[in-house]
Amino acid sequence: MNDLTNTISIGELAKQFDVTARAIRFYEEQGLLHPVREGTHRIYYAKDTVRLKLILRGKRLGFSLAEIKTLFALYDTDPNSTVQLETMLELTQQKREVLNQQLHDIKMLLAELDEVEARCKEELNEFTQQSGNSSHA
Amino acid sequence: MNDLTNTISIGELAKQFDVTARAIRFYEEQGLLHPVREGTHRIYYAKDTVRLKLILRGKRLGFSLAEIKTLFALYDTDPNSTVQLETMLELTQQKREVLNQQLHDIKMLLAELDEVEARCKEELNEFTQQSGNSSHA
DNA sequence: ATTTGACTTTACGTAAACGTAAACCTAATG
DNA sequence: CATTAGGTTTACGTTTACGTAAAGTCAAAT
Repeated sequence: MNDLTNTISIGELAKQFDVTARAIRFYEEQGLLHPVREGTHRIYYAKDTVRLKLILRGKRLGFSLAEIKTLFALYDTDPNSTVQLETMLELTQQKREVLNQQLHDIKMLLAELDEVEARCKEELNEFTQQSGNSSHA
Repeated sequence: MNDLTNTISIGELAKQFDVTARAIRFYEEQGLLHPVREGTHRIYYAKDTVRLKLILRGKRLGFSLAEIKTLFALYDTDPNSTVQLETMLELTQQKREVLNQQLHDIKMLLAELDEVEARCKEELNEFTQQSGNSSHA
């Protein structure tokens, strides 16, 4: 309707990120999104879509919505006191450790997948060499 | 008691990996572990601890226990039919994509943490340069 | 003999992250 | 004007991954 603005509705946002509108409302309920109201309807700006992108990224990494919220607090904090700043640095350090652990885990899993794949391909080679038998249960 | 064997009890296993015995029993209930029984008690061999390590690693990566179970199926499948092997290869490929997505996510997050940290340190420098004011809210 | 400690099963409780249904409003469209 | 498409709130349901009693078994130590 108001096509001159760069705002979108909840349905459009949902479609853009392949999540349900329910999920988006839930994120708002948990304090992760703060859309403006146009009458009764929610309208979303570019900054909101950035937020949603960050939420989904966090989720893919196994963070809870609560954790994601504290990560947002990191971003949003108006850095006025040195105490806050130092707290922030501690938090970033903690997150860094978690992420590095995940990096390690991923590398291990990828290595294991390599092994499985290699095993599979060997077996398949034996099959195709010995018999022209193609695959049917 | 039987200290000549390399088996351990559920309590020892729990302590080793810093999880509860309840969790371990639950993993068994879900078909992820298959300890031998000595009378009524569960006893765990080295292969079981390897399994548990894999379970926890999977969990850290945000996989559900059900997904971990199918990953185990990958390992355990007796590779007799080419169909099974090809299915396995497809699954490893899927997992690979997920893991690569996570790798990307982690790198993005780490980069964002870098920014936050840099911002913090700048602010802290301003404080310490301009005033001897140490930190109190 | 009894207490202690570690184990067992059964079963109900819980937090997180939504799904789903009900019942409503409201703007655009045939 | 009635319908359809999208939005709203409220509220209860669901799945996952365990937590937390309750009540019993069994071996070892006091």
